[in-house]
Formats: sequence, structure tokens, C-alpha cells
Amino acid sequence: MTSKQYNSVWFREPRKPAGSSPGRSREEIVAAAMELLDAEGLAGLSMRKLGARLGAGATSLYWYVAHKDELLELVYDEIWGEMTAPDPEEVGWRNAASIVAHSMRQVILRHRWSADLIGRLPALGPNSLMVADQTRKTFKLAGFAGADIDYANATLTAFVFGMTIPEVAWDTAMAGYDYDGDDLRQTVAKVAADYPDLSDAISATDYEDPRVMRELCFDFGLVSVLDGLERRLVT
Amino acid sequence: MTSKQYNSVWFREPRKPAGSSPGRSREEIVAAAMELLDAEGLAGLSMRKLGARLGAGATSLYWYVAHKDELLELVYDEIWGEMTAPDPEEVGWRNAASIVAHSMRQVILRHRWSADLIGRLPALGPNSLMVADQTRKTFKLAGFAGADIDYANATLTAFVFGMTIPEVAWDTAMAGYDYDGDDLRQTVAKVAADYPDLSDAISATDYEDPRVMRELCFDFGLVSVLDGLERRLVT
DNA sequence: ACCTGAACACCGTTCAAGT
DNA sequence: ACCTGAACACCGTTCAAGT
Repeated sequence: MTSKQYNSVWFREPRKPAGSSPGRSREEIVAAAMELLDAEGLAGLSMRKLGARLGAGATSLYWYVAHKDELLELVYDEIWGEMTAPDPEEVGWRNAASIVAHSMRQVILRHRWSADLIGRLPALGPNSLMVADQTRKTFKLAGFAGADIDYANATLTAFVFGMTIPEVAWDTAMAGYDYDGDDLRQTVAKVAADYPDLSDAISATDYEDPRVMRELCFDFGLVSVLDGLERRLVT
Repeated sequence: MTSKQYNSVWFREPRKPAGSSPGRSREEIVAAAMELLDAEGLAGLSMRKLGARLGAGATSLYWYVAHKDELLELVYDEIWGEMTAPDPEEVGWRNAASIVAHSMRQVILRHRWSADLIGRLPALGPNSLMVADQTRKTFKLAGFAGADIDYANATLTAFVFGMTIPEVAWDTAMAGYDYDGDDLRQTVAKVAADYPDLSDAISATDYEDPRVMRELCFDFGLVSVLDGLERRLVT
């Protein structure tokens, strides 16, 4: 029964106040890591490769970061920094919620490796907090009170993440497929042969571009979730 | 531009028809893998350790499975096998949806390693398909038609997964905390100091058991999602 | 048909030593 | 204060060889 405390990068000061002269800074390291991640995915990020990209020895990073997970926490927060969370006072709570939802999705689709980090890492960085604060404001303005503010907030982000993460997985699974994926669909239909209803549905989606279908699916779900939340407000 | 086809374990026959005499079978391997996963988590499952547990050489597994990902596909489908998807004809579509949602959540909380697999692996095993077929039936019975059936289906599971995966992450992050986590909450509040609203909310949840709070949050979100979906039906 | 062992190309992380 | 190199304890996977 070890009683080790949980530790996040955000719980301690960076070793470099980000403005000194020699050596590297967190910013450089994070930027290089993002480049590597965007180019090669999560599996492509190793401490050695990142060190090499920075023109440094493989293990020099350990002076700036306690371990790889801390590095991941840092790049994870960058993701949150790319999200647009508009002021609900200006656009109304429903619009604000819609916009942030679409924005979250877009960011994940842009940085596909982030899908693997979401829900694995705690989101305690400054950017995450900024977004969380803004969405909280959004649901407060909508009329929620007390814990319901957080519940509504959690419901929306759960939907967005739950919808988007598998999208990324499917995309990467089908990467390298030249055709529109007809033979894949056929194979899947064969596996589902025991369930006539299911396999009918699979073949039926034949003619649609998967990207527009997912877009439609996301919109359908989003308005449903927002309607459902709105329903909590009428008392 | 390599045009490698996507391949799932489920797209090819197992090497053993599961009833022969010598050697191991997929069933044994999967069962042992599940034990290892439940005991040590995803990081604790290595081909070498699994081989050892089966009293075999480290690399003997490669005769039954093409690579580790295939093994993961197999154990992943076991997860789906533990879910309860009741017949909507008997309990009504809303009940059926509620029950399957809670069941999904419970299964994930029971096998925490599955949280890392969801959305990373395609769900094409027999158990996944059975659940998918049943939930499709549920939304069909509710009155959805065409693509909307799948959209509603996707919305519900997105919510459940998006809600539950982070739950697991928080739990494992705080594993080893003896106290009720007061000091953690304090630390988090300090990090969020710039956002008075947010940090107030964090301290306000003080007295509650996180487990019951999550339960409440899940229920709140679930009825919201179901209400929202139901709203799509009135035309 | 099934399993082994050695080997390859990687990992994250530690740590004494350098400047 | 910052970085290096060697070393440790792991990985997944391949493959020739055994029975």
C-alpha cells in the first residue's frame, strides 16, 4: 500500500522562468514535440528522437521534465490552447456551446494523436483551465446552478470526446485505403452477417462520403445533447 | 503511398477451431490476458509476461496471433461480452437505452484498462456486434429511421464513453491517495487560482464523495441525452 | 503442427561524470 | 546550471531451428 501522491507538471514550477539565456526552454521542447507528434503520431514521439530533433543528447530532456508523462501533459495543454471558446454573453449560451463543441472536434481531428491523450491525462494546464472556465460560464449563463453547471459541462464534453475519438481511430485504421473503402465495408458486412439488420445498415451507407456522414452524425448528436440540457432548465 | 489493407483479427479465421487437443487455444490466451490486465493494467500486459503466465516461451503466442494488437482486439471484445443490452421490446426503448448505458459504464469501471482501448481499436468482434445490433434495434423501436438510427446510437455511446473514460483516468491518477483527496483538491484549486469561478466550484464539491458525485453526473447527462434524442422524434 | 532461443531494433529512465 | 554516455531493465517482433 504505497501512498504516493499524484503529481502533475502543473503542480510545480518549471525549472526555467522561460526567459533566461543558456539551455533550452519548455517552450522549445514542447514545440518540437508537437511537430514530431503531428508528423509521426504518438508512437513516433520518443525521448531519444525528440532529443535528436533538438540537437541534443537523448537524455538531456530529463533536466526540464521529470518523465515522459510530464512532457505529454505539456503538449496536451497546447491542444486546449487551440480551442475557441467564445464569450457566451456575446453569442448566447447555445451558440457558445455549439462553437466550442465543433472547435474541440476540429482540434482533435487536426492533431490526431491527442485522441489518445484525452481521458488518459488530467487536464490541469492553463489552457485547459481557461476553456473549462469559459464553458462553465456558458452553462451558468444558460441558467444552470450549483453542481448542475458542472454536470452540463461534463455532458457536453463527454459527447464531443466520445464522438470524436473513435472518428480518429477509424481514420487511422483505414489509412492506406485507396478506394472509397467499399471492400472494407463489404468485409465488415460479412463479419456482421449474423445480424441482418446491422449489415443492411452498413451496406446502406454505401454511397455517402464518410466525412460528411460523420459531420451529420455529430450535428445530430450535438443538437440532441443541447436540447436535452435545455430541457433541464424548464422547471 | 503504401496501400496496405486494414486487417482485423475478425477478418480471418483463428488457427485453432477451438476444440482440438494439443497446444493452446485463443480462449486460454484471452482468459490469461484478461487476468493479467485486470491485475496489472494495460502497461502490465506484455507478450513475454503473458507467455510466462501460460507456462510457455515468450514468443509462442505469435503462432496464435499475428501481433499484440490482435490480442488486444480479442480481449476488447470480451469487454463487450460483459455488457447487458436488454430487449427493448420487453422493457421499452428508454429503459433499454438506460440499462445498456449504465452497463457499459460499469464494465469499463470494472476493467479499467478497457478505457484505453475504447476508441483506439475497432469494435468488430462478435460481442461488439451483438450489442450494436441490440442498441440499433432499441432506437429503431423508439421511432428513428434510416441514418438517424445510427446517429442516435452513436450519440448515446459517445456520451457513455466520453463520460466514463475520464472517470477511470482520475481514479488511477489519485490511486494511492489515502485521505479523501482534500489536499489534491486544494492543489488543484491553487492551480486554478486565476479563475475564481472555477476554483470556487472545485472547493465547493468538498464534502461529497467523488463516487456518488460521478454517479449523479452520469445520470444527469444520461437523462439529458435521452430527452434530447426523444425530442428528435416529435415532428 | 506447435514451440523455443537467440537476436534485432527499439524503448524510458538513472546516474556518475563532464563542462 | 546544463548536458553527455554508458548502462539497466525492459519492450514487440522475426526467424531459423527444434520436436
